[in-house]
Amino acid sequence: MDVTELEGVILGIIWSRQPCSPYVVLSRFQRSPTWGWSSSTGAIYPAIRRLKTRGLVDHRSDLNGKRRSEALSLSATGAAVLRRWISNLSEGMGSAGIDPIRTRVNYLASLDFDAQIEFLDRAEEVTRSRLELARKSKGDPEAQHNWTLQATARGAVHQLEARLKWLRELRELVDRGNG
Amino acid sequence: MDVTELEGVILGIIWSRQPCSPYVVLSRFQRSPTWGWSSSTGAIYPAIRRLKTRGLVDHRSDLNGKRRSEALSLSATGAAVLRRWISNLSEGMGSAGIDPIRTRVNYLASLDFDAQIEFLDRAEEVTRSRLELARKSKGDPEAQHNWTLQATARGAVHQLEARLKWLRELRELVDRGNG
DNA sequence: GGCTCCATGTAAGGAGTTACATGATTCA
DNA sequence: TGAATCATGTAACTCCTTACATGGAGCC
Repeated sequence: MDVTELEGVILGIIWSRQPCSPYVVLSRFQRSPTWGWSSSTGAIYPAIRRLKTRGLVDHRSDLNGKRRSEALSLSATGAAVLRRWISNLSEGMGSAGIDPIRTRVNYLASLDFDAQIEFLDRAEEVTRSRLELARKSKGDPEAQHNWTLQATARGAVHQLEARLKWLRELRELVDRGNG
Repeated sequence: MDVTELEGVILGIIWSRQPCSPYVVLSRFQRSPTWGWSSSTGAIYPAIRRLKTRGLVDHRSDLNGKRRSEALSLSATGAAVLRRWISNLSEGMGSAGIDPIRTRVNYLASLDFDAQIEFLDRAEEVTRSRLELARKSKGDPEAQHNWTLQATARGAVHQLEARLKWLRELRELVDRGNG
């Protein structure tokens, strides 16, 4: 019983908020401060359906007034699969993840000097702006065990600070090399 | 004329190694030290075909002996699209990227104390191991403008060092909280 | 009454994964 | 001679993206 990264995260979200609706899961993705997660209904709802079909997620319908809603929770199997998904770290996951800015720096030399400087300025600006947001993040106040979400937010802050430091070094290098 | 992240990277690789074969592009992905890039022939070859169809990549067949091979290079349009792909940084790219370890830490509290410690140990171990590799990385010796590839490798080192620092803080937090 | 958010989806098309397929070259 | 690497793909399947569709609830 293996799950994809997306399914693993969905199990995690349900675990931290259960009982909760599919919409709550969707919102967590849409408000995620991390770049790269799919946040489309066309990805989340089918994934939840798969997890229900496989018996990892229990659901009962929950009517508040006329508005239909569904209450999701982890089954015992689902909780076990979540724990295994977390614990099974592969070697490759030790690597640095995809960073769209770092990716672009690979080919920065294809730009002329002015465009290189412009790129680095913009990269610093968007990173600083997201860093401020990340520093204010309190995780998900409605989640149980919020300390892990806060710890994760601090991890993002560390990553963004590292990127900022690196961008400044790079800026100096480019200035010296071409200026 | 927009390209996906994968197509953008392919344009970049071709730019840095042109003229080069599709196999060289494929190899760059397979040897990428970054977690999350697709490295399958079923992704790369069709992507290259799309770029050829759109006129971003020129190709001429190149026979060394009996082995057929194709020599790819960027067209003028392709080079312009590469530059635009690099320069068009969206706001969201300022955010921290997906990190499978950080993702899992979100739900670390679903493990019991021993498993949490085990997770953190393993996370440190795989990160340290990849950090050593990243420190040795010299980019792609056969590429033109290798300084950007080296700069990128330093960026990965920064990111991994930040993760290691964060994991150690987290380890202390878990030890104090539960121990 | 209209706007925004809550809440749940589906459909078409595009992209990626896994596995399979083929054949040449090089080195032990 | 066999294994590894070079070199190029295809096919079936799954998954994701984009766009569309539908309604209730609360508020100004």
